[in-house]
Amino acid sequence: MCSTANYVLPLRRPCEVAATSGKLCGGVPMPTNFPGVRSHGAPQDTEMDVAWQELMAITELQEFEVPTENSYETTQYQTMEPMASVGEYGMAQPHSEPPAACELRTAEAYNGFYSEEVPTCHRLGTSTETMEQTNMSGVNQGHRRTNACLTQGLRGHMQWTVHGQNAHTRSGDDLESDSGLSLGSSPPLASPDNPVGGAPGYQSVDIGMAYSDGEPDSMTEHTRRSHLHYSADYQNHTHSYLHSGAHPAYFSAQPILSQPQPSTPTPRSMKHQGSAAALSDLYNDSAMSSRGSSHLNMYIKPQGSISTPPLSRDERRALALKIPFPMDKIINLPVDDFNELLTQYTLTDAQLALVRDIRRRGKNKVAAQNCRKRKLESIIHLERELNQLQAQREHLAQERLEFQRSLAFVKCRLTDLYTQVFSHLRDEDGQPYSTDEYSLQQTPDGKIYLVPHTMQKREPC
DNA sequence: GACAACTGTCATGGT
DNA sequence: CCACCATGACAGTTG
Repeated sequence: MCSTANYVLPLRRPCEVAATSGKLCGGVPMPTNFPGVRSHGAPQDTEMDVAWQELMAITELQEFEVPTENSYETTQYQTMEPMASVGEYGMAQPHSEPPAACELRTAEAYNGFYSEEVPTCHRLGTSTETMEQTNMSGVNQGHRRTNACLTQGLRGHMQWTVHGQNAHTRSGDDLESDSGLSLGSSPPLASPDNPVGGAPGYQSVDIGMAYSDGEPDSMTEHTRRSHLHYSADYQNHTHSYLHSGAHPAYFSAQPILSQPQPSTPTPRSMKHQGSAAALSDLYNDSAMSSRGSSHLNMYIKPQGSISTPPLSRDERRALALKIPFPMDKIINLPVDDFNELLTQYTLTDAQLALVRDIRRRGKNKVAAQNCRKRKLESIIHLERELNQLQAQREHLAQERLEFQRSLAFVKCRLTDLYTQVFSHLRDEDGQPYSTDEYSLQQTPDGKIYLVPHTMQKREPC
């Protein structure tokens, strides 16, 4: 018996369609682009020029062997040909052929400036300090961060130290175990067996030990003395200009003795304490610890106030090969300017190779620093994202629980209503329908039918 | 002395 | 092809 047509109930309601209200958990964008930190942009030319001028100034001083404050008068720097005037360790530029452009440029750079900071620093050092300094050379491993100004002063007096007592200090490279040689890309460089004498105007100076990391034991006393003489004096005169490149903050760092410049400390630099740390933070990202060398060129003031970063390996190599322009120019100049710079000097193959290696390494160093910063930022970002997603998951789980409770309640209510509706239905004889034989079903148009189980068909709601 | 963090360098691949 | 950049891997330094 089929009576469904007769029992259309007045109950009509639209079929509810669950609204798919979109994503529960939208895709979280992964960090794809972090702004590269290009903190190593080309420093101001003035800084480089200051560095250069400082170098030249000290060179002048050395020529007269009597460092005085007056030695820093600018008039000294207006007489040009810096490369040619450095006496026994003159740089690569031959005396006779400085390019006119270079002359002009350098002369301009020399005009009218020499910071008073330098003489101030020079005054810092006394012969007593220098003596103590020298004696501390073996102790300073416990004081790896030294002071810029102090070192400058000390380097100013290294001259005295070396000349006066043939100092027993050794270049850091002597002690360096890491060869530091550029693998493959550079031709053989200076060594006791292979002196790089190609640079015109050079006195024969044993620079091999300073660069080639040769065996110190093979050093004769003569070469050792020469080396000491060279390494002390030459470093004394050139350290500043070299550092002007490797550490763009170097010159701005000098005044920091009274006015520390803020910098973004790395986690490591944040561990530093005291004034030395504050100063060393200025160098936190670059060349602070040159691989295998950072403790070797250390100069400690007895009272241990301030420190300077040691020469990096490339700086020492540049010193050894007498590269006649600052590190920052080597590294940061655009290609065209860089190549133009190279054409202004007559460089040996070894010098050219070193300069290109320095440029490559310098750029790669900055790139590595940026890469690591990005990596750290990425990690921080991902951790933050992870925390957010975990919070979101907890929230969604809570929401799901509430929905499940709500659904159970609705189901229960629906069952009650179903039973209630069903109980009101009567057949032709006025008898209630058995729930075992019939069930209520709703059609898509909203009509509700009483369907016997025997002919039930599934109607999608 | 072991260890972790940091750093410079090299090799490699991509632009 | 060259210069440059990004990055993994390695090794040295440092605390």
